[in-house]
Amino acid sequence: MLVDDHFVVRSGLAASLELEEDIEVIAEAASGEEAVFLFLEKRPDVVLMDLQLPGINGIEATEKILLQDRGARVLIFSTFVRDDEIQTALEVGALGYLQKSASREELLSAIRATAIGETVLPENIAKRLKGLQSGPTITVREREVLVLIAQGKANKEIADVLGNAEDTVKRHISNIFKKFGVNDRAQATAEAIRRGIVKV
Amino acid sequence: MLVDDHFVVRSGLAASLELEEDIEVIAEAASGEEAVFLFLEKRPDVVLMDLQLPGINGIEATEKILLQDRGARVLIFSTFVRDDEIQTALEVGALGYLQKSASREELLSAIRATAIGETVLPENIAKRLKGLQSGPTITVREREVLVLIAQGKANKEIADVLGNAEDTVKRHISNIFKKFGVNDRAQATAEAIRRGIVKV
DNA sequence: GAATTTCCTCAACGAAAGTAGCATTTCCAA
DNA sequence: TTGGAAATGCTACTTTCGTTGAGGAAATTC
Repeated sequence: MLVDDHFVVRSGLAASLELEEDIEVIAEAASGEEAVFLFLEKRPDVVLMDLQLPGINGIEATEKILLQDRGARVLIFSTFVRDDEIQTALEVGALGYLQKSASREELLSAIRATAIGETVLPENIAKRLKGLQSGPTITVREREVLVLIAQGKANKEIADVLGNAEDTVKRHISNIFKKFGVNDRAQATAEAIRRGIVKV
Repeated sequence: MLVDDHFVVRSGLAASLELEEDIEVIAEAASGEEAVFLFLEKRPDVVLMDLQLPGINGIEATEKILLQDRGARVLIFSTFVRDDEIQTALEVGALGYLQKSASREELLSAIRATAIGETVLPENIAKRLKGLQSGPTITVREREVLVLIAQGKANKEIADVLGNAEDTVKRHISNIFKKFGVNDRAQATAEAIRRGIVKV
């Protein structure tokens, strides 16, 4: 879902994104209020949110959306990069922050990353936050394994999907368990849903 | 959490419920608005909701609460028993409906049932709805097993908690899998969360 | 540029998980 | 009273999990 008050920006983005096989624009909002409403209506996988909006701004809209759905994945798409703005965006629960000067490729990869629950941030900010991380981080591979686990896939099946040996998958799973502090795949599934890594 | 606009009713109920070991009243609201606010604040396991309230009524309050948390467990506690009222209450997502003329024991068991996600309804209504059930129903025992599975308990542990043989637990689990149409405990956990049987 | 850390990879082994057949008991509804 | 659903438990068996030791590639740090 695109949120931007400028029609040209929205339609340009939409056209550009629709070229991608794996991306579909299912809603466009021109204001914060409309964004919240349309989010509840359409439940998009990713919200690309501008910050300068008429009425309630992008931060407030993000906050409202997150209140409705803790698992919502909002990528802030802002003109300027201001540290305090990023700070606030992350505090209210946005997953990532991208400036509008980003290249098409950067935008695409940011959207794809956000879709699977990864955080996307400018280099300098990401580095600064790295030290403050609370607890161990789940790697990309582990994330992939997790969603397959929640789908009831067996280790062998997961291995086939990922093109690995079954034992490799087991290793990933063991690591996930340690990071989550859980005993088995059932509990890991619950935890993954809790953390928003797997959508309900 | 208790929601009722009459102070005497609230304090009477609270005192009565506090006598129970396993029940604690952590919030009381005198209006629908207050109910929604306090729910978000305290996240009670069960909301005991009167329907006649100043401002927004109990149905609307229930609806708003459910919008914020799909897993919220609301037990309507109404003076009258009107079919259309029950209908509406269930439509907005209330788990159960109990009339105020219910005995203390009925109230207690209704609260405990609601707490584990079971529906509580007047006999005649329950019967009428039974035919409309979509798909197989999870039994009480299976529900208990499910929450333990989601907590990462092994079959042996679950057996100990329930006071059964491990094989019995396995039997229950196999039945759950069939009813859910899933392969393993991880997928069953995801499904249980989806259905609101297990809280996130 | 050496040392360290992170991520991914794989194999072997013991412990659970999951299935199936069979049987008993209780309770509720037709 | 009879049929059915729910819960219980046993035996027996196959499959899958999950742990652990070990190694390699790449990025970071010092």
